[in-house]
Amino acid sequence: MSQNQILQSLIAENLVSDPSGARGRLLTEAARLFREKGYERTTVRDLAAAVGIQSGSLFHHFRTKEEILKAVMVETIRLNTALMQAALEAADTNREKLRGLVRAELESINGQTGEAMAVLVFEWRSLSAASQVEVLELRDIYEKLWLDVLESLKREGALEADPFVVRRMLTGALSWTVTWYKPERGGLTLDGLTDQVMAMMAL
Amino acid sequence: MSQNQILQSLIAENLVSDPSGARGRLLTEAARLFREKGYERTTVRDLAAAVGIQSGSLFHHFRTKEEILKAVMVETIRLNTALMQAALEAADTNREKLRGLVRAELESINGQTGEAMAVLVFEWRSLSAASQVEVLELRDIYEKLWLDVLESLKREGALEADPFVVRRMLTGALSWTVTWYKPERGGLTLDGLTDQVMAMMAL
DNA sequence: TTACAAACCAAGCGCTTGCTTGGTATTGTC
DNA sequence: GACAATACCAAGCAAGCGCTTGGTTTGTAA
Repeated sequence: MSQNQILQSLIAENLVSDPSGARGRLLTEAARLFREKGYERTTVRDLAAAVGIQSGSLFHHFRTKEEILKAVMVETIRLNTALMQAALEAADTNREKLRGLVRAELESINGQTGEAMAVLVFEWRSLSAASQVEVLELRDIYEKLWLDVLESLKREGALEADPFVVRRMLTGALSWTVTWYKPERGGLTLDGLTDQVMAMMAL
Repeated sequence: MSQNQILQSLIAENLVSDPSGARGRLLTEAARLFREKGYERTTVRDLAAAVGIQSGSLFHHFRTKEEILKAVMVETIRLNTALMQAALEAADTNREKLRGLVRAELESINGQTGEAMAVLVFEWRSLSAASQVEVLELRDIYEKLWLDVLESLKREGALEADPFVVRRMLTGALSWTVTWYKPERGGLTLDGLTDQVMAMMAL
């Protein structure tokens, strides 16, 4: 399944919003603005202006500003979980599975969904405690995909360090690429970057 | 030189504020609050209350709220540069030097200066463009310490990946530990964590 | 055409924000 | 003990914030 096919099936199941619809367009713009200026510095007037409506009209679609942030995060995790599962299915060996996950996560972080992914990392604290719990449950499913592969690699002897620690390190390292990786300059492609990550781990 | 001796000499040179003085106490509390609630959610009234003065009185010490954020960041980088230099001097081989840097940065991130380090990572966007330029200059000095060691390791053949990319990955991985590493539970010490990082890189 | 809900606008309320102001203690210096 | 300089307080201003309100337009289906 291609990336686009996965997105389409999630839209069909009503798990993520269609980016061409009103709600989806707002969420896309919200992710862009939250990423660019941060959640707190982005006003409901900014959000409304970005989609061409009045600020008050936002509250017809979402009850609060925070609900918008939560929706961005929830839909992002749902999409990414599906993308990672597809990456796993396309690989045979555990080493290839890890490479697939790394490559897919790098693509999520630095591709079209990059803004939403950055929001997930950097605006976490702006979520209310209640919403954090909800989003954490989704994230656990996502993390399990990684841990299973890393644990298999450890059992094979290909990995020396603790799988749990390695996943945490990879989370940080891969997320951080959003602050410096620019494909257009430097000539480093996403595949090249993936190679570097694997080389760094001597895998 | 011990950590404390380094701090003392920086205070003597007026490069960082004495934590027991009025200014230093404010910066410590500011780092704590910025880390806990984020820069935007922290009000000048919060900051003032934390050191037991009126909100207006803050502006006797700092011209703007942002100047407080900048001061936290500048002093943190100055201290850390000194700490890294000390770590390098204490090591002989390049492998040991890298281990020293990793260990020192983990200590900065997860020790007493951890709050300020987290602010440096997560509140970057709240700095005005002008202040960002100033802080970036200091950071370049700091980053050069790392790159020199990584480049030597590459020349030795101990490292396969690109030094520049590896440093960026390490920045992300080590910074991220602040979100999950809790020395009290899990039984993983800072030295143990350092070992894990080195093991992950097969070094 | 009618009926009705969903989508939106124009206006603004109540509150919080960073910062200013004018004045009063406190401290250090000769 | 005189005199600044420094550190602080009490009060509040102007602007911006999230969100509400009452009413109008648009889309849909019988």
